Amino acid sequence: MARKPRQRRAKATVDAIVEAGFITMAERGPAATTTRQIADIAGVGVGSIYEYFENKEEIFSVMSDRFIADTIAMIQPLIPELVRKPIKDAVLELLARFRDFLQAGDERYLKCARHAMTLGFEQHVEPLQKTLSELVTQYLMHHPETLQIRNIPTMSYIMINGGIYSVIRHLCDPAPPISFDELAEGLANMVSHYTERELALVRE
Amino acid sequence: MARKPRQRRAKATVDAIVEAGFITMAERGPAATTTRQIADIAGVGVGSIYEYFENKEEIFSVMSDRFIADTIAMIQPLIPELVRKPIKDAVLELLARFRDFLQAGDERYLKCARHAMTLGFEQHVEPLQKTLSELVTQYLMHHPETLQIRNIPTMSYIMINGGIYSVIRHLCDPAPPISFDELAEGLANMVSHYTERELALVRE
Amino acid sequence: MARKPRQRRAKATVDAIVEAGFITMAERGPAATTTRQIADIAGVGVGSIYEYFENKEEIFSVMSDRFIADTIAMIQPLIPELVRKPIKDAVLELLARFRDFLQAGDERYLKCARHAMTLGFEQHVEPLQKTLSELVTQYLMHHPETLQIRNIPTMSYIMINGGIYSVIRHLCDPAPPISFDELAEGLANMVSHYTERELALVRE
Amino acid sequence: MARKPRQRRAKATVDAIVEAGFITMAERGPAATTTRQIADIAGVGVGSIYEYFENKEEIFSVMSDRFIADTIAMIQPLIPELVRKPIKDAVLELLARFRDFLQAGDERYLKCARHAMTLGFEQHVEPLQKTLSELVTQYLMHHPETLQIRNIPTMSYIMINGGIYSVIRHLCDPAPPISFDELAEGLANMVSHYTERELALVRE
DNA sequence: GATGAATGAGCTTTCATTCAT
DNA sequence: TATGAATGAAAGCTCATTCAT
Repeated sequence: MARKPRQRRAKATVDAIVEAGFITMAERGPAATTTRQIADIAGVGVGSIYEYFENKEEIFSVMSDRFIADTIAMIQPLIPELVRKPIKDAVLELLARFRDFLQAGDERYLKCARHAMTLGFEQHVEPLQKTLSELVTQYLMHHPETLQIRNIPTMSYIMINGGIYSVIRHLCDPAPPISFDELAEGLANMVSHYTERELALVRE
Repeated sequence: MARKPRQRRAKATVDAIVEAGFITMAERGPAATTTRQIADIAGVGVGSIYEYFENKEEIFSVMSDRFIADTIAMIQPLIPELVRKPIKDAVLELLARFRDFLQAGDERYLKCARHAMTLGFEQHVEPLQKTLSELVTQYLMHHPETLQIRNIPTMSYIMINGGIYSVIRHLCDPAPPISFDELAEGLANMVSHYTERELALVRE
Repeated sequence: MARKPRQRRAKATVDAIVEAGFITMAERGPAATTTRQIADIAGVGVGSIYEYFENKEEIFSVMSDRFIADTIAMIQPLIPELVRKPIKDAVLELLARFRDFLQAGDERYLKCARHAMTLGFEQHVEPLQKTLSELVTQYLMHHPETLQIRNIPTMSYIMINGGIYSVIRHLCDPAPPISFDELAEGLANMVSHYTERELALVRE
Repeated sequence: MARKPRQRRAKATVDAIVEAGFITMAERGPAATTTRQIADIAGVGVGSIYEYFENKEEIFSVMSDRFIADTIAMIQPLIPELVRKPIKDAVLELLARFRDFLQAGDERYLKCARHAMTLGFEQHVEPLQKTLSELVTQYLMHHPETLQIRNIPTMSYIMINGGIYSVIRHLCDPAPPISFDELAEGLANMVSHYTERELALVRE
């Protein structure tokens, strides 16, 4: 039944619904994110949701897509700048942007990220992985000496997943044992120390 | 109306319910973990659940407690052995044990861990944090030179959270881009490289 | 989530639910007056109840309000006529009307009145008290000599409460020891005798 | 299954259960009067209830019987004294005793009386009616002139039912518009005025 | 006889989804 | 196309009653 919106008005309605999905999720949590709530906040009738979405699930699916797309849109333009920085600065910059991104709009995306795994979010994450791979690749190409580092895919995997989760975990923690700056500094050091040590080992 | 079990039979019922909670959670996910499902799998009537648990929430709470307790029971006896190993070996050993632990019993704990954040699991994690802190502390005391590393709390935070999540993420991924051994090796290298580099810096 | 009915159809549904509440209460008593029963008799889905009522309690509340409102609507127009009659005739007339009112529609209101106390019905009775007070007041003003009676508030209280209950008790009794006419005559005599005696005492 | 208790110990258990029924009903209301509550307060196991009572219903039935029996036991010994008093004093005395009776023991009986109709209490009330009839009869025989009053059964019916209900209603009302003494005085006056007026009429 | 663990029918309530308007 | 009233399956939970111990 769900039809792809072809008209401008329809597109606006879809946007309003997805937007409302984010707002409800952020403000009241996933339990209160009912179709009624979404429709109310979107300012449309419940029935209209089903004009554009097969079911509630699909709204979350589109939200996940949008989350990923927005994350990519946030990172993509930073790449040229990041790849020119020293590794530690690049990581610090990226983490700061990521934090701002998660906290923007009433922590909308942070709240969503918490429930990401439950919401089957992983199925949407691939494009982001690709963008981050591109970032790593470009970085390596701008810093040819780093190409000697062994196991780059593995280390990327660890950095990306460990880093993302540590940040989310930290931002969600009402009483974190360390500050965000310490966390960021730590992660940046981790990366740069590892890189330096690795290069030193290779050089020997 | 929840009362403490006084008879042997009662204790068995409580265990069956918690056990059924894990099974249901692992097999069908948290959405399908209804009181009815739990009762059916436990082989008891729905009413029996409420003889021993105030409400459904409390089942999850007890499950979380048990998960944490089991994790601690797994780690605690390893400590004497781990603290005597070189850092890299210690990390590798710990990760291997952690993987086995998560995958035991039809991946019960792995499946639960995926939904940990959704289930408000964080409120139960403190004892585990303490155990891991103890592990770190004892390790440091057995390797006095490592005490010179700066920002140990921060690095512990990163290692523990980033490490745990990377492993869970990896084990959940049906088609991971790297093998578990590569992941473990990478994490171990990350820790040991960081340590070495840090000590080198301090020595300078 | 209870919302005010905006469409004509909605108003009909609300009415059907309240109507079904009365029917169920009258036919099966308060214990069997479940949301399911009400929905079935109203010919609507259970869910519809909660479109218009916050909870089951509120149905009883609205039923009480309607009962009181209907009683008032029955009494109010009688007042001009009643106040012009001799006291005994006035009481007889009122009692006859009250009986007819209670027995109308399959004794709906009589059956409900039986359970009035259990249902916390007292909280809704004030408007009726006011109407009856008005009746008494107007009666007194049309018969100035009666103003000399002492303790009018007390006697009103006794007459109203004792009278209402005696009638309900009588109508509920499958084998009453006296006829309704005897009861009515007795109550009317009670009032008129008391009045006469009181006036006689005052005159002395 | 329910067997009549033959032994002293069994009789004590039955008593404890009925007693607990009154306590629970008075303290927590009929909704909280579950078999569990009753058993807990009685200090017996839930199972024991079913040794002596067919079902929950029967407990209420026995409670009603006991309520009536106690009421009779309260009234019966007063009869010789009451029948010797002037009518007004007799009524005042009876009402005072009735109030004390209802309010004794944490208002146990008053609370029960409120729910009497719901609990099908009427089926147990006959012995009390008989006692009250006896009181009336004896009173009439001690005051032969009153035998000339017409419609004595009707007036008894009104006095008894109207009186009982007015008192219960008044004692239940958290903010009654008149004091209990005013109510009692009013009822007593009602009776005596009526009697006097009736006798005057007959004499004419 | 006494117990209380176990039961499960049945309660109130929610909410994704449908469909007449 | 847009609406929101209506739906009913299914949730969490209660409690009178049973029965093995």
